[in-house]
Amino acid sequence: MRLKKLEISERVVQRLTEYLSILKEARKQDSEINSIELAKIMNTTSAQVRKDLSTFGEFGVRGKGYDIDNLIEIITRILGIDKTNDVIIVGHGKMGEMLSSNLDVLGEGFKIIGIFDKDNDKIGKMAANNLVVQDIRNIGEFIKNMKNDSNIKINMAILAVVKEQAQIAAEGLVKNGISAILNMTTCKLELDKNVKVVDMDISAKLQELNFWRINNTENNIDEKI
Amino acid sequence: MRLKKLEISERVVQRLTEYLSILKEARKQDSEINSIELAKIMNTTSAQVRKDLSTFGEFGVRGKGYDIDNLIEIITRILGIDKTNDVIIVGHGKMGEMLSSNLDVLGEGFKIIGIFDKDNDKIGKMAANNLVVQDIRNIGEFIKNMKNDSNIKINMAILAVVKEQAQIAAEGLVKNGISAILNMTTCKLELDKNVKVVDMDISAKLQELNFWRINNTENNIDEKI
DNA sequence: TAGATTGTTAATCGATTAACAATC
DNA sequence: TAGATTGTTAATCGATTAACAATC
Repeated sequence: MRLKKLEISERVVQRLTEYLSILKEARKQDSEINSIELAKIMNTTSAQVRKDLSTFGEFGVRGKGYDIDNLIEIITRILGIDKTNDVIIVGHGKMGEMLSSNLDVLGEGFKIIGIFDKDNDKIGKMAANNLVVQDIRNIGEFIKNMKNDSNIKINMAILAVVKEQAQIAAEGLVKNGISAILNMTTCKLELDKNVKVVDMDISAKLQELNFWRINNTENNIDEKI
Repeated sequence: MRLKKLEISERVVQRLTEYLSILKEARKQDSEINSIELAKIMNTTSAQVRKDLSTFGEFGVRGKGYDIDNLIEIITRILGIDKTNDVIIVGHGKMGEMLSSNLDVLGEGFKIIGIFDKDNDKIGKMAANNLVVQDIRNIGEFIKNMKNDSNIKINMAILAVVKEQAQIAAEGLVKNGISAILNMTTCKLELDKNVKVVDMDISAKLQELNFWRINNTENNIDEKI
């Protein structure tokens, strides 16, 4: 696979995950797809589909379209989920529990290798995946041992603590070498710029939805005093 | 409050939810904030902050800035969460259970008034919030009764079924008058255009994060064969 | 009044799309 | 070869930002 050196926008990466999901669905029916069909499902233009994909290389066949299996493989590789990526979950409340026990929710390509909490009532308890909830205070040691014993370098975490603890917990993670955080809390994390944070704020999304629900008369907010 | 008639972009609404979250945090320290401070926390420019807010009216005081409490109240109203908005949850697996039992996760302004599943093992069971899991097949009746008995018009749902059921379940909801769906599944829903869907795909977000984690050397993917 | 910060206009930047030569 | 669809360029559109008059 040939990858171009290029500035890649967040938008393109977001759509890449959508293409992957659509292609996995489409593969049940067909073995090929073209940019027009893909665009229709994506609610966009075929030009955008082709441009997005061409960011990463030439994957199509002129006159025919794209081989679905091939495209799935390529996008899978671009997103780095052709291998298994190790993740730790921090916080074992309702959210952390759901994430660790619902196998489907993280999707393929990710493996939970540690679950942490600061609550003594939870530490030591058996969680899903044959994992025991560990003391968050031992996270540095855990990461170090993983590196030494198995040569596994952990740098990705899912943050699922209560929002009051989010900032301080995140800082602790960063101190211990975590550089990628999926933030499931409502807290806006303020961390070093080279730490990549992706926010997953359910309440914010619900607020968005509610805005559009209220202002759904196509076009939209009336002038009112 | 004066609301301007205007095309509002999804981006602006997204940021509105962020401003709200930041302002709620800031209110603990201060009673006023200006666009420069707000921009710094948001990682953007003061111009964007002022432009975003001015989409909805004139809320600042020249020479001073914005009153935090006032701005919170205004954004709260714009997002429609100054009142309580009724939501139903469809699917009472790990995800649905988490959503209905974790009070914080939906945030203020939303109330779960019904929980549904199609699984006979789950129907009739007591869930959180003193709600009993109802048969999804009775959802039409439930919505009709709510309308007749309490004049509550339900049109917002959180879809938390397994992805194989997502499309068919969503269609059922729409048939019964739901026009706003927070989609917690990985499935890309294909519904009538006037149904507003907001996707909340954890695995997709994790894929995104993983991409940036892998390609985090500031600038970024190398040319390679 | 002087200093500060808003709201808004105009300039810039980046993302989307139309169009088409390349090519299967 | 004729028909189709890609990959890419150039045009368009929309979003961000700089700059500044308005005004507290």
